Amino acid sequence: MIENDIFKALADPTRCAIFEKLASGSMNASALRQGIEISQPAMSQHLSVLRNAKLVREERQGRFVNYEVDPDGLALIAGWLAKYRAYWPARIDALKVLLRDMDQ
Amino acid sequence: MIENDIFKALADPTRCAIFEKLASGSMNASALRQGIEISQPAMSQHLSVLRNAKLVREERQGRFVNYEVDPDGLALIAGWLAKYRAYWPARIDALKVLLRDMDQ
DNA sequence: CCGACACATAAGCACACACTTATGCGATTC
DNA sequence: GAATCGCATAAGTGTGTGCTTATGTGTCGG
Repeated sequence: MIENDIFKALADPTRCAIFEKLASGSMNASALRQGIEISQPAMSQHLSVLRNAKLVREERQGRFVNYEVDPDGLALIAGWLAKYRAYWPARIDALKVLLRDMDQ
Repeated sequence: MIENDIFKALADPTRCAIFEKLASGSMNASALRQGIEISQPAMSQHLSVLRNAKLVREERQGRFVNYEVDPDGLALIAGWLAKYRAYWPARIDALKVLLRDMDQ
């Protein structure tokens, strides 16, 4: 059950922060450590978890490993969310506005 | 950070199953146990976690407590997801269609 | 080649979490 | 009003998780 791996991956605040940082632009593991107080092995382990959850994917470049957001994970979350669209409230107007912005 | 509570709540497969079952119709805690192999205290604790995450809300009815999906939690997930719309793949068109349907 | 570098992996440890059994509490029934 | 029911809470226990230090692997520069 991959969706569970996704939620488990995002359940950790540090991993959430890593993902958010990565969403602002792909970068390598060392660059990701900037601004986040974390050791190199810890970062490597977190990235491994995010990778298994398909939230992040790697791209080897020499001795560097460039990480970027993997759309697959986001798509899985969207798919999960869509299952419960019957319960989406009017308050989701914010999301609708965002989607409208996206359209143009 | 409430979003973290949401992801943490959904990180557990049992809670995921409870939420899914609840999405098919609101019911009380005892009814929720049917089909899920779980003790009464465990169910109570899981519901507490889901409640704190705003994924579920309760409605006291005499000595029964009726549980139902809380749209707030879903809205928060949708809001989180919307932040990363730049990475949504074309595959998420389905989501946009759903939102458009919701409009009318 | 040989050192430095970027990153992954191994092993150990402290803590969080999901479960258990036992008990408490309010509402209902008789 | 005593027993029962629906549910919550307390306390204890085993397992998972995130961190650490130490080490391994592959790549680059001199």
